[in-house]
Amino acid sequence: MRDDRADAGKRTTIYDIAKLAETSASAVSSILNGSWRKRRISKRLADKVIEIADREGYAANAQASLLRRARSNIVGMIVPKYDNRYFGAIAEQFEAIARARGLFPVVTCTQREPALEVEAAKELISFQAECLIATGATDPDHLTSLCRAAGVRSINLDLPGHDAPSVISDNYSGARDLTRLLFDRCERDLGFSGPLHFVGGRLSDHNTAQRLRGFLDIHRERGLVVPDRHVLVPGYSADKAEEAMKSVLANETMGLFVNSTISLEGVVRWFQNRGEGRSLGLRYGCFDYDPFAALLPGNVGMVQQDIASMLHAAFDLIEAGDRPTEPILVPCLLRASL
Amino acid sequence: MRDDRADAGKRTTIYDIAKLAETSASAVSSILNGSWRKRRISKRLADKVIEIADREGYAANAQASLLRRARSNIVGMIVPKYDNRYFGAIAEQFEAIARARGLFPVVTCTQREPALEVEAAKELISFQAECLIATGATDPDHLTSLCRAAGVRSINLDLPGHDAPSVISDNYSGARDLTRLLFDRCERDLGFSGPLHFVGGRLSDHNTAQRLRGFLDIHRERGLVVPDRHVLVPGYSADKAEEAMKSVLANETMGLFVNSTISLEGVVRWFQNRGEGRSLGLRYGCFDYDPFAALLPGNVGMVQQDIASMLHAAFDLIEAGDRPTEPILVPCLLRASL
DNA sequence: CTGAAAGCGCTAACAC
DNA sequence: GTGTTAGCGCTTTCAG
Repeated sequence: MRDDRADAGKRTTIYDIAKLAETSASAVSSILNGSWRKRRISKRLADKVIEIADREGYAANAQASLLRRARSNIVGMIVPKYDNRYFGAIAEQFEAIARARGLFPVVTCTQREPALEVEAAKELISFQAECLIATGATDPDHLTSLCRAAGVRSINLDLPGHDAPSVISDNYSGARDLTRLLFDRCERDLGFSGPLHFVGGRLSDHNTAQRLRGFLDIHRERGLVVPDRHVLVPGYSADKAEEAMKSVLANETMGLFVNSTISLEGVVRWFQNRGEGRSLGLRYGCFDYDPFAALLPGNVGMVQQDIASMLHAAFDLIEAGDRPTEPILVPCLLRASL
Repeated sequence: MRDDRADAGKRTTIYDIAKLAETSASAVSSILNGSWRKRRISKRLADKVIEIADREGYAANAQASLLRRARSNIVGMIVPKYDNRYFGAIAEQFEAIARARGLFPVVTCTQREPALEVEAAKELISFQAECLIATGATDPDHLTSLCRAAGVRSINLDLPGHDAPSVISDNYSGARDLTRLLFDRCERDLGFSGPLHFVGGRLSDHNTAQRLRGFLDIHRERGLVVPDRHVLVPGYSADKAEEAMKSVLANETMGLFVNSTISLEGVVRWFQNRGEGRSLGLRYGCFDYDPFAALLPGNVGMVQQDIASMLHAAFDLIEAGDRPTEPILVPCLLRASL
């Protein structure tokens, strides 16, 4: 490594290396990018060039290479947050799977801000991403149309869209499972079998709608009517969920369906403030899995989404290159506490 | 948006737009990248070009632009994981701060695998990142030397290195605070004041060493000797921590210093298996903060690292462009449970 | 106010 | 086996 070059601005190029190795830039290029076998370049020259490149600390200019190449192999992903076990795991596994498939992952986080989502999508398109997977986007169809205009394939993950293939959890079945578990545990632990509460998300959101439908259907099957005041859908944020919970009667014995761990953070703050002993009259379950939240007192179980299967389905969709179809539903796993 | 163009391969270029607007490519370029004010291009032409670009769904080719430009404005970050509240928050805030400073963030996750770390660093260098922030890297100095050879600035965050500026938490003080809290709570709740246990991390790791030093110093100040078997440092992974805990005597009353939430996942699995009632003889605290873990029974408190301050310090270092100095220490916040 | 032209570093024909 | 050459799409003098 030539440390003296460090601040000199100009980086080593294939021309520099060609000069040092007394050969041509194209030979260096093909040797360094691995296409030299089919060019039948001598092993001797190849070794020499590689040795020099190494010594000079050469790093190919990806921008130049990508500009010339036909394919970029870049796959982009947009997530709303990283700081959450669900989306964190999505981003992490997305990168791993992309690399395993020989693709170059670029993921970016857009804080559920519509303007940032659009900006990020445009950036990814500018970077010649061949495909964009959007998770939990506020307006998936808008992103899809941006992508389409640029000839970039797009996939909706977790939240479905209309104009691009979607892969989502089976929210309805998962919600039914969780609701049933809540009923069982409320009866077993509290002798309580009244209608449950639902908190978190918003009705305009597809996932919330499906989960609420599952929640209500189980009530119906039991001949129970859910009062309006039991359904609190003020958005996902922890603050909004905490605020919404204040409408609940103090000391009320209850069973609570929490829609997402983000909302659960607010709920948990709420029942901490409610005071120690009182939380005994509360059982809750949550859609989304978090290993620590799973062990909190009063938690009857969590719905774990099958991230690996969803991502593999998404990548398969990319490779198939098909037109929009029915959303692919991936089953969830109910993880009941003891 | 011309949907028909979607699959046609070729994307719209400034030449296409120049033709449509009956002007030159250079005019289009400067209009579209905002440098047209100083070129004194007529507002009329500018509006026309922008309108056409919009209509055509034009997206500049970042590769071409970056290839020509002097600066890339790209800042890279390497994190070991996303699926963890600490690193998730780091990645999320890194992106936000970078954008706020007019930089383009690219973050990638390397699973604590040395080979992946090196590969990712090389990729980032190839992408012309102007600087690389490495968090929790297994071999920060190796990454620094790669960067230096390419004239890329590098910063170590969280884990210090020798050859590049570092920003780290004040692990020693944080560990002292947490150890003191553990002693207090063990006495208060369990009437226990014997030497505590330490679990998680490895001794070769700087942060673990500093935290253990704080832990031991507080013992020394109390005239207590920590038996070797109380210090379990098998690495950070949950599995290793869980395994290590098996060496602890069943039913032993104890106070436990857990080094990182990753290790805490293993610890928590261990005491779940230990059975309900028995966990009452256990108090623990953890270095790193997680909002759900903070509320787990037996948890006396968590050390929250000041991510925002660390990142701002790192960005300031980038802008200052200074040579390696003493690591910058950022204080942590002890969040005690009730 | 605007256009022509050179060239960023690399790749892929095509020549030899 | 190896070198020459022509761009990829954009930015930026420089000359009008």
